[in-house]
Amino acid sequence: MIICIVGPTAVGKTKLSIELAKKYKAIVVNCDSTQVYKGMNVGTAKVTEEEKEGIPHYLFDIVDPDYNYTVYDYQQDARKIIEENKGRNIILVGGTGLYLKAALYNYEFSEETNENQEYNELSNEELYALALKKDSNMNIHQNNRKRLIRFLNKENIKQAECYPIYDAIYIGLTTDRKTLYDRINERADIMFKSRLLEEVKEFHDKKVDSKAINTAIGYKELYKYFSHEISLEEAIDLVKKNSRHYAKRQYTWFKNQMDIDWLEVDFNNFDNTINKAIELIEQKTNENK
RNA sequence: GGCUCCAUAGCUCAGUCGGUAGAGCAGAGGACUGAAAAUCCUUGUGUCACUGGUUCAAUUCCCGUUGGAGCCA
Repeated sequence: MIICIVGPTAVGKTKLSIELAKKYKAIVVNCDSTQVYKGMNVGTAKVTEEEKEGIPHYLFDIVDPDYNYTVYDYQQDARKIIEENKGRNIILVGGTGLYLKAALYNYEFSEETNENQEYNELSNEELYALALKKDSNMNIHQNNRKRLIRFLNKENIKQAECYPIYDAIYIGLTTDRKTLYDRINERADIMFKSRLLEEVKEFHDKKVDSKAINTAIGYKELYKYFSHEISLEEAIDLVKKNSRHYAKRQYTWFKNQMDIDWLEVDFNNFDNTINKAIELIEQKTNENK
């Protein structure tokens, strides 16, 4: 049985994953694009050793922060673990929708060629025209250079219809927007009071400059602070704001890209949330019999 | 006490030589097949502080009131 726990950041996914893993004697597999990196702990709200309670965790801390891990790597790694643990209960937990879908749906990536062009000399309009020439059904927006360039560098693959290749139960944790945003802001404050500054400063001192550092919330903002581009207060506000925006995008993905059963989280009594999740799992497994 | 300036969207501010207004941010919605905590798209009606006056018409001009900032005593 595969159980996926998804939802926006700061909603309690990690906590639920541990409780369900205990109940179902399951292994936990990370599905968060930043938690694969070693040493990025406080800022990514990574599960701690104590919190793991001895439960086997996979795909956490598997690469250094200067390695460019991609969705392709994740698809390979996650599927390998799923295959190696057939017959066991597996809990996939994380907020990176694309990674989850790439692992469990029929997403196909071809081997990467190293001859990627950057098209720096082309304007957005010219890039767009070129992409349309390649495929008139292409529906990437003209301003989305990153996507257009990727599309142009990609070998022609006919996009197959999208469907899941593994049976899985998708549980989405949710709460009202106000509560979520309050939790996000509070959690950011807690991170800053904890070891976040030390953690990021260490990377900054070592001059680590990588995709992970430049995109992860908490790290990219503090890099600006350590380079004296913004004040600490501005960095804190930016971390909160970027986290809120991120949570919003996560909702958009999970609501529209996947078929999720949503559970309203009871923060005052988390046991209620655990029990509702168990109920849902029992109901789903009975349906499949 | 006298004088000057300010008061417009949740916030910071434009603007209307008088015909009831618009940017950025915040917020909301959306896209997503190799950077995904990324990248990109869509979305702006608000007693234009309050009272009165002039006017066909006032958020805009004038008197006063309130609140804020400053200058002179």
